[in-house]
Amino acid sequence: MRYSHQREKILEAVKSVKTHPTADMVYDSLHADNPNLSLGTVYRNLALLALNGDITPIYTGDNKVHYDGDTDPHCHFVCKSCSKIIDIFIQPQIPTEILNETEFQVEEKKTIFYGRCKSCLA
Amino acid sequence: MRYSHQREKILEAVKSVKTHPTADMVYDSLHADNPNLSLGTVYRNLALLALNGDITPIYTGDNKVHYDGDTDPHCHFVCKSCSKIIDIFIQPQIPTEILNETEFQVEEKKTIFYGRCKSCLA
DNA sequence: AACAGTAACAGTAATCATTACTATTTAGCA
DNA sequence: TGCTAAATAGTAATGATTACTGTTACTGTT
Repeated sequence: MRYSHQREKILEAVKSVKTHPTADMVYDSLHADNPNLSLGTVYRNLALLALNGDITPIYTGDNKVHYDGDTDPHCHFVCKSCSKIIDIFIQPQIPTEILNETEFQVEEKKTIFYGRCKSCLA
Repeated sequence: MRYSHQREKILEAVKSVKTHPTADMVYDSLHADNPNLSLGTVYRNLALLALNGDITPIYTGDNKVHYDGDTDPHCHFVCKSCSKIIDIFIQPQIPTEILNETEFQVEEKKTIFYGRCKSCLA
């Protein structure tokens, strides 16, 4: 993978926030300083960076792919009211029943909790 | 929610299979016997049935919403090769650290394992 | 059993996220 | 400095889902 200025900026944009942005949000955050950045470039690079393990895609069900710059294994909480995504730093251990199962070879695990966040409950 | 023939058929179509179909797949499976069933009706009713707790949506990252007719709490395995979704009947217990956390009120949990299934490894 | 009111439907158009295409630019190496 | 392929910008196309509109059909009431 060859270096590109755009890719570096896109990676940094995801890594520097805790908001789990979508392609559109990354584009918006970079567009002011990089007026001729293309949305397609953002999509392509987010997919590449995810494939490369530099960022992690999150599928919450809101019909948009969010990305997490923190690649340490952890879970997420999604507020059903405000749609905020919050990191939950617990070790997502794969139960031994699954690992010993011969039906499949597990490589990855994604866990999402859904509910209401503190500010939405208040 | 008022009775409708279409909704009954749609619910049955999801409940009667273990394949976790999408709206499109449900539409295809019913269209032969119900030639004037509308795709919009399928989408609307799947969303309603999910809201009502009769079926469960699954977000695997393939950009389509799949539905599970089995509402018992369980996890899913997604094969990265053939995209098959397989039920994994383990109890998805919410760790006490999360439940005791005052930051959010957890109502639901979704866990997906990703990897390779037996037939794709062979 | 006919009536009224309204939820649900069929069919189609519109939306929105994402991907594909093409001509141009640029990283990186000889 | 020049070459080549990878990457980009800009735009068009795709595909899943939602919205709209006129019509149909549940269901409670006479």
